[in-house]
Amino acid sequence: MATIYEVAALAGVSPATVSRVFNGNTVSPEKQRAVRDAAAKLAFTPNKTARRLRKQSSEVVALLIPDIENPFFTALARGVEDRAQESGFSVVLCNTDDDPAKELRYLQIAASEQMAGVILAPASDEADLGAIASLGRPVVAVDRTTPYPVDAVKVDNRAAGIAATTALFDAGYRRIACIAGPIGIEATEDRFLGWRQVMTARRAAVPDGFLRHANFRADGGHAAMRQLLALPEPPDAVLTTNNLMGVGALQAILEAGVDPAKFGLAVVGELPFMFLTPPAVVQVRLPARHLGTTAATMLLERLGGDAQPPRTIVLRADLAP
Amino acid sequence: MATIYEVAALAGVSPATVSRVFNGNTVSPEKQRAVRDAAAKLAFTPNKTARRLRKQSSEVVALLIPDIENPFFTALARGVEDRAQESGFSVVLCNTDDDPAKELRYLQIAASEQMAGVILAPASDEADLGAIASLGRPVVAVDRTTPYPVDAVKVDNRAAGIAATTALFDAGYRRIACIAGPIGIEATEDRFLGWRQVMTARRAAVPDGFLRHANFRADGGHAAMRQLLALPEPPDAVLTTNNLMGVGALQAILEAGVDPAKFGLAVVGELPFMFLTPPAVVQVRLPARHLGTTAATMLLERLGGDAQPPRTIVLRADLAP
DNA sequence: GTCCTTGACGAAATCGATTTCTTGGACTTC
DNA sequence: GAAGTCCAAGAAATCGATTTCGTCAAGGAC
Repeated sequence: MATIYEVAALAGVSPATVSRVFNGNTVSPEKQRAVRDAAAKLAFTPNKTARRLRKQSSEVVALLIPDIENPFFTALARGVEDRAQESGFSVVLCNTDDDPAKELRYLQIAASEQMAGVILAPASDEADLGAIASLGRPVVAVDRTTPYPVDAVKVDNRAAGIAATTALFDAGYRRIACIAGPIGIEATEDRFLGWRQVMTARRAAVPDGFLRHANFRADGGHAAMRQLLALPEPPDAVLTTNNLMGVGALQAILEAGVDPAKFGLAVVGELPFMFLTPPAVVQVRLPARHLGTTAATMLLERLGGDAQPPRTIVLRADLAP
Repeated sequence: MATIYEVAALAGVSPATVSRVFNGNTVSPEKQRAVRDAAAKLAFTPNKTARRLRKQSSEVVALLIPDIENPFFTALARGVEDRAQESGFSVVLCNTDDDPAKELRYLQIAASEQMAGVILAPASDEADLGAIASLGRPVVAVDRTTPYPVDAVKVDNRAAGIAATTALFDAGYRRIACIAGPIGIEATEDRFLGWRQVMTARRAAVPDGFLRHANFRADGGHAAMRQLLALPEPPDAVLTTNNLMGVGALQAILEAGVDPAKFGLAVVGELPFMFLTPPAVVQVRLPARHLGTTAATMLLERLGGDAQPPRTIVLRADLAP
């Protein structure tokens, strides 16, 4: 790897001039050419680490997501990546596993690696943004929010919960259970509140045990669904507050030999890769990729110097046709 | 962010001593304590960028995969990440989109960012490892191989193709088509060769048009399947050489109104999240996560100083029960 | 012709760690 | 007790870029 000094020597100029050529400063055309020729001859690539140390910033943004195996988050990641790429930023993807400790570790790495900014789908609502915030690096929360005053992009989760539950009602189901995510994650709580709101408004009974909290993965949904089906008076429909729990619930329904065409299932999110879906499944499509592009756009605006007070953008989720 | 100099001043020692404390060198117990106390008081975190510039290396490895939305690659990524994490390395995930230009760009970034090493699922068999190789950084190819003399981890793709095709034969199908990936990607070519080998060995006819090359995604599989079904004498079964093309093919089969229980489908890979699978679907499970952990282990060995000649590890793929 | 502005560009400082070199004291060894 | 060994720890060099500062020459104003 050639350095700026070798290029300077070959081109017969000072290192400062070489730097200026690559950073768009005023350099005479002849020297400019000499430098570019020398750089090409030596296959010079600027050392990003040195540049980062000096500039105290880089052109890399960190994206922290809770589960890289969840298609919702990979779609979101695509959105972030596409948008960042357009502006010459690279994205490094970090998998927090919904573990606040891992999350904190990655946040510290982002700080000590001089990353330009962070897009974060918080693993808990107490994500510690102290390190990043004190450096003045912009942070955008996505899908979930944090108590810190930072930009956020989310979906109207309560409306999504309401739409899904209402669709089950309209399809004739009355005994509707809910499999919600872990307590303390706002996104899923709002969806569950939407369910409760509809149940109350329609004066539907909510027997003991009809509300289950599970982890966000398929196995959580599976276990919760089995418990629901084992109740003395089981529900005739269920709402899951995310996609993977819906996958697990459907699996449990099929295993139990319940006719999936008769049992109502509503999912906030999409059952991934699922086109064999029984017609009775209601899905509320979340604009995953759009969440990503929007978050990236906000972050890039901040990096461009935008200093207005933190904004929260709320996107609508629509009932799948 | 406190620096090593501030810590040194507060502790009453030289910066060198602070560095030594954090790098396990010989420092007397008293100074050691003084430094640690000072560091704690200032919430000191070493600046990774400075350290990286000086050491010409970091504790970050790059993982380049062609499609972050493919569950096969996310499972692989999990494997890499888990293994790397154990050894204190971070993983940055880069999505090449099967685009050699993007791949090259990320390889250059990996080089100029002083990353410790690269795990690469090449987008084409001409991945240009020049920049990385000349720096002496270790590279491990995973899932696919490259012409460069680097470590590699792959599956026995031909055996997988043979197993899948044989299973279709054993189920009574005879007119078996193949939807293969893009030309020039070794992994999928070997699988297709396995298919051809079985067809030849069993003296089965391979009419014109029974071999299709498609892109690696669901839409590719979908389009290819439609063409197959539109043939004057369509096949009675099909093999797809990766998972997502299988998804697309199944979708096309269902849309065409063909009874999926009668039409044979074999997939090298797993149909993701699919447990409504018609019983006739044959899947050859690929050890995605294991590929990742193995590749990471090899890379870490190299980083640990292992200098034996490049190895290739071949993992078996098994017919799903 | 003199003074002032402007612009190109080199010298040197800077970012924050690691590492080499050096020094001075404690400890062995004969 | 002199000579040799060892070790903790400070001073200073180093990694490779960016950026400030200063110089010098060309061009413009009067």
